[in-house]
Amino acid sequence: MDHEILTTRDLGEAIRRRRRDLAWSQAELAERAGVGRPWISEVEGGKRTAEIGRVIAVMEALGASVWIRDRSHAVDQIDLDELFDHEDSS
Amino acid sequence: MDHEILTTRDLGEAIRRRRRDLAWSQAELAERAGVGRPWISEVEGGKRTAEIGRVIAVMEALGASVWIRDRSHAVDQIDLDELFDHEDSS
DNA sequence: TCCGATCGTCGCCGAACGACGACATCCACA
DNA sequence: TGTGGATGTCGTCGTTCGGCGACGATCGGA
Repeated sequence: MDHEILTTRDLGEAIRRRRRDLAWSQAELAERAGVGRPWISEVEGGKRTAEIGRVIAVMEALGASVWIRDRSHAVDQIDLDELFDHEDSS
Repeated sequence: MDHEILTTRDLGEAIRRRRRDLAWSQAELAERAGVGRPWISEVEGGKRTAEIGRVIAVMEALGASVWIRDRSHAVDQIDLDELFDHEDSS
């Protein structure tokens, strides 16, 4: 399944979900990813200052991966003027 | 387009590619994302200790988003014992 | 050829990271 | 009801982040 990450809270939830799917404890994930157990707890809670390298290591340990996707895939194939004309909400 | 991120170097390349597509300087991206300009330079170079919150802010500024995707969807349908028996490296 | 923008990198600094060990709480299960 | 695992959180400690200002190298256009 795919999960979009817009906040670190989303990231934490995705990690926790995946970890629970694998029926791993935080301690088990921490050991496999080479990080501290309390750190896993904080990241699952949405810690914003967690280092990206460790986060990627955790995803690797979980058998998941990170993807970067452009928002607005076909932006150059559609009529931008029309888009902006009809734009009406945040 | 989608880009898989397996290392921080992949992440840096994705950010740089996206930034250049938008024809932005590092300084412009830094200001939009609320981070320091040298920091952008380091992240594009693959800095592993960059804070995840700032990275997400940069993706947001670039109009891209981060996705988490399971690798091996059918992990519970294969023989885990065989997997571990043949485990031998790193 | 020269000037300006861009970029990689440095030193300084206050602030905060993350490992570790520990503690209290919560929950499933005997 | 009690016991052990799992989890959230704390304090300490050594390390390092990231902002800021600045410098030199590189590249493109006047």
